[in-house]
Amino acid sequence: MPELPEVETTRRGIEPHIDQQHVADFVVRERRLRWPVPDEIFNNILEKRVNSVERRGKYILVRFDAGDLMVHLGMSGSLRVLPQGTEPAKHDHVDLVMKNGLLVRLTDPRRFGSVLWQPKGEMHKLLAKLGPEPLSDDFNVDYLFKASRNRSVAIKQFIMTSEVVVGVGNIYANESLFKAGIDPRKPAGKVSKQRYERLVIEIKQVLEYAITRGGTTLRDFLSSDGKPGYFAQELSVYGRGGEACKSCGSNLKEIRQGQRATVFCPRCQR
DNA sequence: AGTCGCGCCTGGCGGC
DNA sequence: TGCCGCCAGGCGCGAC
Repeated sequence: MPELPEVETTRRGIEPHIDQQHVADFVVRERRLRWPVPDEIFNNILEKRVNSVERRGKYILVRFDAGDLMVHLGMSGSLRVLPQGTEPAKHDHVDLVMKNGLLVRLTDPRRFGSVLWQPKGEMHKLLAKLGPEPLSDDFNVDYLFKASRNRSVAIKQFIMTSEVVVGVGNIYANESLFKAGIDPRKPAGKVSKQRYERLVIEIKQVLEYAITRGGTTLRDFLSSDGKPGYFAQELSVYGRGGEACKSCGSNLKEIRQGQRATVFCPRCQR
């Protein structure tokens, strides 16, 4: 499940292989992803140069003069850089073929991912309402505290809302709330400013750390399986329901919030 | 406006 | 060993 660190690791992995390179072909074997892959992409990128490879939230943006190719990895998507001519396997839905003999291949068994097009000068609907980048200065305690006032929704669901802040998925929401010592069920509007200060710091730290760990797989990005992995043994709570809290030894509690697993320490998180 | 629940999809797993 | 049913979850969307 790619979260922001995995997406950023992926972006860094493909960037050196396609930046400033020209597109030779765009192959869509399966257009039924989260949304149909739009036809307009082909004419807008064929023979054109990649100007930059950027990221907004969990979208990777491959930028051209005419607009941006938007790639979202959904739940099970991954991008790999492969030599041109590599036979596609099951679930290899889209190839961006470059003139340098390499291709970027989207593999996505569950097809929750998407490949979209944002024309130059237009903001795609799916990017229009996104909140600040968690690692930017725009994401700070004043912003988050203000945004949380009068909100009854649980703090965990609040920080997972993309209009509030992008890129905080289930794993890192669980982890950062544990590190900040906040009960994930607490209404967002009732969390003090002091606690938000701590939470902002922990969110940034946990994401930054995960990016540095993901970076260790970058060396082998070309023709490796390219999947930035989690270091499960480094997670404090996620996937550890019923096990002992690494801080106090209490039994970690597992509940469901909005159809997602929440794991927390009833003693450390108040 | 805010909140809630649905559904998209397939691999993997537990149970029998 | 095989089959069945369930679960995982990012996230937009419709309903209230």
